[in-house]
Amino acid sequence: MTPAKRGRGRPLVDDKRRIILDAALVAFAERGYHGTAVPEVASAAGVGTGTLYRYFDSKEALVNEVYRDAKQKLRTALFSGVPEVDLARDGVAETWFAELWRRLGAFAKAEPEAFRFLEMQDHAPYLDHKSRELEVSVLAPLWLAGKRLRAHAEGPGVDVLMALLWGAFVGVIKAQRLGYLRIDDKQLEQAGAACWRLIAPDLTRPRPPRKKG
Amino acid sequence: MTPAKRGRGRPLVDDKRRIILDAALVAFAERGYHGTAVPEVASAAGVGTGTLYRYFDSKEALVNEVYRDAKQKLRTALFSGVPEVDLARDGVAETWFAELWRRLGAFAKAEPEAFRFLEMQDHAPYLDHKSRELEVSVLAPLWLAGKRLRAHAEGPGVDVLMALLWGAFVGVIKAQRLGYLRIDDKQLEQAGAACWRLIAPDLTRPRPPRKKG
Amino acid sequence: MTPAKRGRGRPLVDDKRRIILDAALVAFAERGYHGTAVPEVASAAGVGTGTLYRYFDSKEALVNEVYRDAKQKLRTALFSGVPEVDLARDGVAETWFAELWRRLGAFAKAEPEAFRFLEMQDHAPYLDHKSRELEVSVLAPLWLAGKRLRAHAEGPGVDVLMALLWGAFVGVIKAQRLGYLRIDDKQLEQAGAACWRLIAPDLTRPRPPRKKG
Amino acid sequence: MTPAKRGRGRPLVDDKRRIILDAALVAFAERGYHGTAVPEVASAAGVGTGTLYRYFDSKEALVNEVYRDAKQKLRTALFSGVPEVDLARDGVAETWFAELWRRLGAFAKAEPEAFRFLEMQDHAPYLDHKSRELEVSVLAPLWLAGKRLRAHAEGPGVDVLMALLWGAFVGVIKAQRLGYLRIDDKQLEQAGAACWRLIAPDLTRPRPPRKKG
DNA sequence: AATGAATGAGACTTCATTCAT
DNA sequence: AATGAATGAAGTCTCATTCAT
Repeated sequence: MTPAKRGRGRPLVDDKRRIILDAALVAFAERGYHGTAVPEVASAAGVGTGTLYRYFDSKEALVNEVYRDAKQKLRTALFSGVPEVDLARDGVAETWFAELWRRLGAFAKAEPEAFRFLEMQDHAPYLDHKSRELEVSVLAPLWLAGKRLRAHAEGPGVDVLMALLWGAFVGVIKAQRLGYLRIDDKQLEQAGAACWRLIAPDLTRPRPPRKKG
Repeated sequence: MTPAKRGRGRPLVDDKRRIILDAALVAFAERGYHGTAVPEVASAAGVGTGTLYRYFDSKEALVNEVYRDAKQKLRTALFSGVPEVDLARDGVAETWFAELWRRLGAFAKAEPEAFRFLEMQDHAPYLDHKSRELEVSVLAPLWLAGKRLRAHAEGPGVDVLMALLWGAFVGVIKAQRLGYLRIDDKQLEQAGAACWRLIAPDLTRPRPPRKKG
Repeated sequence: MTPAKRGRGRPLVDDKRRIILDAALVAFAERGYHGTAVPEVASAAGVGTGTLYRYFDSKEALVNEVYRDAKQKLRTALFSGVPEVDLARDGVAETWFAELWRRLGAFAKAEPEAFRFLEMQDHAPYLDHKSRELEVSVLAPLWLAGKRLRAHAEGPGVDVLMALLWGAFVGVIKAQRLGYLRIDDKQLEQAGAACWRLIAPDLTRPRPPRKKG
Repeated sequence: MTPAKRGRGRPLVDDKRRIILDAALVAFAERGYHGTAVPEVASAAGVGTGTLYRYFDSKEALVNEVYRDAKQKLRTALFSGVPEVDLARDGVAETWFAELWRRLGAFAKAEPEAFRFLEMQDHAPYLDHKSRELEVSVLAPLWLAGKRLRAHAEGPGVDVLMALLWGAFVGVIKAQRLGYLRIDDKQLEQAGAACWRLIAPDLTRPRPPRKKG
């Protein structure tokens, strides 16, 4: 249907489909789905409006592909090459979490529009079945890891913790984008460490007591 | 100019301005600014389209007033009647935070649309100066309190912590709305307690050690 | 849904719905459904494009209503006030047919666009169920009369005869429209008489033999 | 200019022009001129869109050639190999008419799309001069024959009769296509005989009286 | 010679806003 | 003061035609 599927050796530079997806991501991330006109996207991609419709059946199809593309990128950024570890072993979980947090930070930095777009409220009205399946497939591994990690712990459940942590991360990125905040990698790591205490106070390695005044 | 600002004692029942604001909030929260048609709002408010324009100059003016209205509600919910306390005194800060968290929860429950609307991405393109000022005025007291609380603490700065906490709370509410989560008041309080550790691990009162299996 | 339904006494002159239907009939009759742009119709009706859409949900809905309107007019023109007659009695059938033919002619003269539009090929692709039902309801009485008339006659069946007669009439009107023909009421009546022989040669009253030159 | 007009003996198999004409006829007959997209035609013909434009200057040029092609086919089907006869001689005219009617029927059966396309309303807007001339050239011989046949007859004029007869035939074919009718060759011949009475009641050979039930 | 990707004018439709009632 | 019919600019999408390959 769509004219994607290039033969080997064809230059990627000229892949209109890719160019349009990227332009659409930027536009949707900035102004939202309803706030973005299709010709704007086409124009930003440097193609005619009609051309866009050669690659995507409709605006809705486009936003779904943009969504899936961004979600895929996130999934890759988070999980690609992560070794299977035994979270039960002492100290492993904390390192694992730190790595995840670091990867999230790297993703938000490398693909700010994708991150922003994914965090927009309510894609629901236009997401199709395929997109929704992908959504779940990204969350599932995190949830499973969380379950393993906190199987017998007290305190809030895994879902609540995940929501808190994810939200916390989003909060930092959003605050930064809105100019309330400027944060470097070091500080982001510290923030991650603080969040770790949120997950697993009882698993945290003891810190030396704060020195008095 | 507009027939707003009724004097004291005027019955609120007939206050079209109020009714329109409420209907607009619901619509904007559900479908976003660009996804909402003005006649929809008017119709939901039970008034004619023309009438709406007697109370608000334009769609943009309307959304700005909706924004300010929601932000005011939030401010009231958070700060109204909170006694000035000396956060430096032992244990006061934790209680103060718990109260704030509780109030946030109550607000999100009582005014779900307002909360959702405020958390939508990018009001920026249509917010006017007045709205932006209000934005700051809600954040400022929190920031000051944070500063006082963590003046000499190590770890992430106040702005980062605020972003983390706010984000964490938003994350829980959003996850709940999207159906990933179901949480009651008790659990929300627990989540708040977990978040407190995020702010001030060194200030947290020691908990009894976890009981062995 | 549509704002039709005027109260009693409201001037019909200003009935936009009516005006739009008439303008659409003319346009569709002249250029066909696909050859007519909605703004053309609106403009011909003297209203804005948006206004047309207040009265009709879509171009397809419009053409369906135009179709039904024209079909109704035809039905009224053909059958309204026709007394029930006993077609079996001698000479009645011929008179009845002549009357029908005369009415058809009057309709084609009074409502040339409606006639032309109805005779366009293939409304089928856009006609909805309601329109198709109406279609049948106009044909049915003719078919029944034909059945009664020719119950025991030899020669072509009723359906074939109806198609021949209807086609013959259409042929004359079309030839006239295309300029191949100019025909007055008297000649049209003669043509009807000729067609009567097509139906019922065996029922035709004998004519005096042609006088030799 | 265009690669049309191949010389004698050139294999027709590869004649793209012919293939495109045929595909266009089918498409135009089914969906009309405005309802048919050029790439659809090209695709149905199994050629690229650009290729079509090597053979035809524009959509309008294409439809004109399709029209002329169909009209030629009709002319050939009607007149090719018809011997000159003296219509004035007794019984010849009826036979001649029956033959014409039979040929029409054969044409409508062999080339249903051509027949249907030719009968569509209003080619006028896009027909060029050349096409219009052809139109006349098909009608003229019929008209002349009619004139000769009914030179001194009373009743409707030749043009009216021709319109009636042509219309009657079209009516049968159209009714059949729309599913109102199913007719075989025998019945079509009967219909033709009935139509003959329409032309020339005074010339019709007497039939045996109807047998009583 | 053949192709089909690319294009922008123009199609259908919506919606913020106005204004006569 | 209130209404909702009216509007045209702007949005989504199609298609006749061109042109680089």
